Amino acid sequence: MTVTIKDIAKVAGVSYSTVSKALNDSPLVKGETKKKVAAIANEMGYAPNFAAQHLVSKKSKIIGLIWPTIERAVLATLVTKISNELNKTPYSMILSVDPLERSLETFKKYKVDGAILFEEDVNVKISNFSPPILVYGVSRNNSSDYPVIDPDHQQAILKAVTYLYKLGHRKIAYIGQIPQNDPRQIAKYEGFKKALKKFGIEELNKTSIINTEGLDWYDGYSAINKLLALDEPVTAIIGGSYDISAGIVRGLKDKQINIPEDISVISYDNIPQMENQEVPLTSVGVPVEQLAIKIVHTLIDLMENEQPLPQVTMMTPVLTERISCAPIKQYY
Amino acid sequence: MTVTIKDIAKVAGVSYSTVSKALNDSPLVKGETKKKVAAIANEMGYAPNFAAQHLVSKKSKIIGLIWPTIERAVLATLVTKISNELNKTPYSMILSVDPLERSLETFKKYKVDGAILFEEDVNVKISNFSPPILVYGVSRNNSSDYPVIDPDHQQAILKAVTYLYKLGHRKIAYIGQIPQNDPRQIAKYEGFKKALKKFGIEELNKTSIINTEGLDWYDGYSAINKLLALDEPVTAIIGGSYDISAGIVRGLKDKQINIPEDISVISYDNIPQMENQEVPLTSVGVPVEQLAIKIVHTLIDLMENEQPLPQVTMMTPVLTERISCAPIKQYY
DNA sequence: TGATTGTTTTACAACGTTGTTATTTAGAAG
DNA sequence: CTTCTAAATAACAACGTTGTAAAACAATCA
Repeated sequence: MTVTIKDIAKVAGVSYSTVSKALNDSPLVKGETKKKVAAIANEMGYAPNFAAQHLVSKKSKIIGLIWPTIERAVLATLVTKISNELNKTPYSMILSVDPLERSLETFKKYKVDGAILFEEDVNVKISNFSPPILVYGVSRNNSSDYPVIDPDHQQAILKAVTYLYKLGHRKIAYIGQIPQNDPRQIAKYEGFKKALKKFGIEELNKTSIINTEGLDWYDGYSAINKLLALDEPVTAIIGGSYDISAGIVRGLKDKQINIPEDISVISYDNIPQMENQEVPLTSVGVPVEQLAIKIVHTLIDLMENEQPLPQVTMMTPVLTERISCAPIKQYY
Repeated sequence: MTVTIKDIAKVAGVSYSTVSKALNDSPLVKGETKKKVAAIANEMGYAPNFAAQHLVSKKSKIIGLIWPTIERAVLATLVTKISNELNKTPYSMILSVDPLERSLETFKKYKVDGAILFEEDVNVKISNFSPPILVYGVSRNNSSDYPVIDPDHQQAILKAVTYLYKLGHRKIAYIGQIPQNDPRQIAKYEGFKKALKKFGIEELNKTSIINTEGLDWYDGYSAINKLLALDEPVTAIIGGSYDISAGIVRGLKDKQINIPEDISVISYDNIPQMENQEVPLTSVGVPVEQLAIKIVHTLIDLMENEQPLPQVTMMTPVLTERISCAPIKQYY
């Protein structure tokens, strides 16, 4: 037997509509009454009935999340954090693992108030779905048909290169996947090239960009062989993703190359798991917690205040120092 | 403006309560009327209002899933499949990534009708939570305080060994994690030892059990070195998990050992991704789809028909042949 | 024909909440 | 003391659905 506002009303000796207003902090009830009602509600363990609220308010307080088919540690972590963040709000989340169109069908059935979409291609066309949609991905030319949260891959890589440069590194490799159609990977790759140009160390690094052709652990691992086969040895490596960097660490270890004494390593993706690598990895990227908070609150904003224009939000990546980078020796 | 049963009633020229009954296939309305109403509802794009249904029925039609903190491919896939399966039912799912107690708090707030718990330790104590809970894990002595779905790890490994034995293999290695406190891993390990005993090949294999101490790709990869260092060469390997087996495949490849010509490999975990390995892996285990179906429908059963006793359901693992195993040469 | 029964339909309360309108109360002004 | 006003509270419809009780209709029987 769950307690309702009517139960509270009886105990408090007021009408149930007063209880409703009191609990919603309405200016129509006396402060004193509010306090009394709140106390009683708390004591009785009152929890509002979402169904009733939904019925009258026309708001479901549910948001839909379209989960990408490929499971990667980073995205799983992001989903986790988003879920955590949502728990602090009145909203809850339903997950859909179906393709976009089917997902939206499901969301319509459940009358979600909004949706989050993890999508590489920001320029998807969505028809016949009215609640606000927030996409997490790369914005093209800082514009998009939908509001976008963009973790600014380019700037992240730039920060990594800057950091290494300041430590004295001039020969820096980039190990990552460089496919034709994944704007995220392309952004990182472009970021790397731009950074080299900025610091004027472009020429030295012509060959030390290694396309792993995959995003898995082993892709990073085997890239080390290719790297060592190059004529120009390198003093630092930027790994394009968590998994790739994990492979890099293993690969270097197997070759008896020490991190950071012999070579510095820095990884894209700023997730807590970086700490748990055999060598805790210095990494760049927007911390997932921050990303999750931004995503959740931007969507809530969108749902509650009818924003006029689709907005692109660039997030600022941060560099988290751990112990996988060291200054170049001859500089000291 | 969404359509309600009242809208349908007007068009159909009947009362809205008749519409409600017709749509619920009640015996109280004429077949003819049912058809007419159904047709109109369909045409008007009617979708029931869950909030209203929940309010009157006291059922939320939501189930809670407690997501384990560690993200592994297999569990992610299982969650995915469960979500898919749930989509075919009137139920939807909310995810919680919090620890057990907090998860249950959340679930109470949302008035879930039931919960699924991925848990190593089946003998958790849960207080103050009334909806049925289904746990996915290893049953101890075929009994538990809660209904359990158990994928029968032991039998799975037995099937793997039997299969290899019939192909003529006598020297079989097991590469897996063997921790003190994870019943799942222990069950597989025990299964392997029992199988050897059954086939009388126990003695030969004393040394060819390799504890990877981890469940990651690299753990399987590096286990290959240890395996090759053994005096007794082996003709077949059983990998204890998807990730470990993926590492095994890479490890063998790096040593120029061909699968299945030089060595046969079979993996625990029956997920579709096995197909996408460099060598599509023959694998044993309850197929995730089946697992998902069983989990979902057992829980629904539990929720809808108040089962009397907590029941342990052992699932039968199947062996899916792909191309990573071959008969021993000298037998042919 | 009217009573009796069974079938089909309708009316309506209920679920727990919010928002609007009506009522009560208290204090100020005349 | 009324009368008026503002503040506080109460009453009640509404949200969309289900289930129960009541009504309408049709067919059967005496």
